[in-house]
Amino acid sequence: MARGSEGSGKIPVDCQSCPARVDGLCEGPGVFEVVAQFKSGDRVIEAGRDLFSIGEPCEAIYNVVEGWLFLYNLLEDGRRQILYFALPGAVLGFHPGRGAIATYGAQALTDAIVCVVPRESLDPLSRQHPEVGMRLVWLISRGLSLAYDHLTSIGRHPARQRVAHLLLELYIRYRMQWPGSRIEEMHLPLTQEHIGDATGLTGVHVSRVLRDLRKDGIVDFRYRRLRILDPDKLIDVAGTDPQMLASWTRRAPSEEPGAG
Amino acid sequence: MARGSEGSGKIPVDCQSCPARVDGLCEGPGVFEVVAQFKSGDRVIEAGRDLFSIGEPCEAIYNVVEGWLFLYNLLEDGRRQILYFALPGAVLGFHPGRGAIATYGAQALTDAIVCVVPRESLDPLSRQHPEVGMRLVWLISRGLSLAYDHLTSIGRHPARQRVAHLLLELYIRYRMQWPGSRIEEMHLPLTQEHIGDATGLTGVHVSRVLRDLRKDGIVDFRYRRLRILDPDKLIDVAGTDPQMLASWTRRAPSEEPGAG
DNA sequence: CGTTAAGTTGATCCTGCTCAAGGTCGGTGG
DNA sequence: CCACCGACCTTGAGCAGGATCAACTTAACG
Repeated sequence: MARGSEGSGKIPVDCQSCPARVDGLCEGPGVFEVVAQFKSGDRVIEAGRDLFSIGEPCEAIYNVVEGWLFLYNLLEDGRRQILYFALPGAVLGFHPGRGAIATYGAQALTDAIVCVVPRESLDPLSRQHPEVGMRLVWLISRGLSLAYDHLTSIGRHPARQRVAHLLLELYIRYRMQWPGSRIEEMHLPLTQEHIGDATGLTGVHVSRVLRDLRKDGIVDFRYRRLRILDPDKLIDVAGTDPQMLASWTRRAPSEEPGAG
Repeated sequence: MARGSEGSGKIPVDCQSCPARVDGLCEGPGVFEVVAQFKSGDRVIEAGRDLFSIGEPCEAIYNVVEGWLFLYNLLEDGRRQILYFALPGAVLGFHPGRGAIATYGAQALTDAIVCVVPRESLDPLSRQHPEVGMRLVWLISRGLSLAYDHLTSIGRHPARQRVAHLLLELYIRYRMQWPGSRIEEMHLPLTQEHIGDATGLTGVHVSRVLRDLRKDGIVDFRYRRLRILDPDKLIDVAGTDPQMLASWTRRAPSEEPGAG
């Protein structure tokens, strides 16, 4: 609640108007003004639509301003693997290679707004403002750490732990956007199918796992609302290394002049 | 064979001396000279040793010059998840956050040499040579794509497909280092345990899968040698999207002056 | 030739998948 | 206000892909 990020709420229509947001490409001291010169505009995507699809050439990178999106892969048989849930501040669309083709898609979970920076602008942008280049490096490598973390979860943990891990991560990443808030309840715009696709499980099994987690008084996810009933138990079940947990909440280093 | 990358071979002791290598941070037109000014030296790691370990503060990034390494996570119970196999040209150690702690480790599979660039050098380096910053962005986002690909493999594919996928990927990434070569046999310095840890399987099950793949005339991995018996069938079994396959072999865009 | 790390094979078990039949909620039109 | 519909969730029964445990073989190395 608190900040009008619920699906229906009135969404601000430019990067600038999110004072509480600390993270992302457009944020930080002086960076917004810089990126504003190079972005080609903002784009609104309605819930359920693709920002970009698998197989498309990717001509821009995107900075999420408002709303939730997810990156996904499709299998031949139609099944899906969700790779990443993007919250405001995330940078998407950096596919390796000039004139490259997207090997994964990005779909909006809620109505969303992204700031669009054309690929051609990246070279001049980074040339004129090297600190933005390093910020990009930082953001992408945070995404990489997160991906490695999921890899470990999916590769080696049983279902209960995977689901707990995902919910904990999303809760923390969400809460981190609004520093100081301590709410233990949030709007989480996912179906159980999404959770299954992200954790490598079926929706049916996710249903059973969520029932058990609720019964055990750990988390209650229903009607797109996530309620953390027992944070300590949740951290315990998720089996999350506290170090990793800390790294989720770590901010981009604000750039100092000279070498800090 | 061909190029002395076998475990024992005489390994060149500086970035410079790998003429055939096209990829990586130190390579490319003019980039080597630039990075040379900022690197603190080269480091030799013997097979089985960690380049960096989980929990260590990370004070440098590394560019693999020679040898194989892998990134890994450890679980409480001692099990392991392998996150990435690093070949020459890979950039490792970019953990998000200033003064950050490594959330995963890096271990050498063979004797290896890495080029060390201290973290403090990164800001001045990217400031004076923005094209290096963008090259870093490119390298890391390629790692991210690869991680997403593994996520899909582990999350949604059965054992046979996962193993085939990994072997195919390593074969292609290896061969891509030596453009023009068409060998269908390579030294692959892994145990079946490594393969299991990378694919989220047990070593025992990997043994069975490899037996079947051999029986079916697809690949033969034994005694740390990988022989591709039927490339087409392998691609088929791996279920690899040809697009993704192409992106493994895509090179870093060489930087043009101005906006290309 | 003894020792050790790595791979093989079989028997058994269990986690999570599949298939299928309801149930709940929210929206829409009569 | 109610009937209907579609998306989502729930629950059960049966199945299967891989895990586990354990014994044994093979290769590599001194």
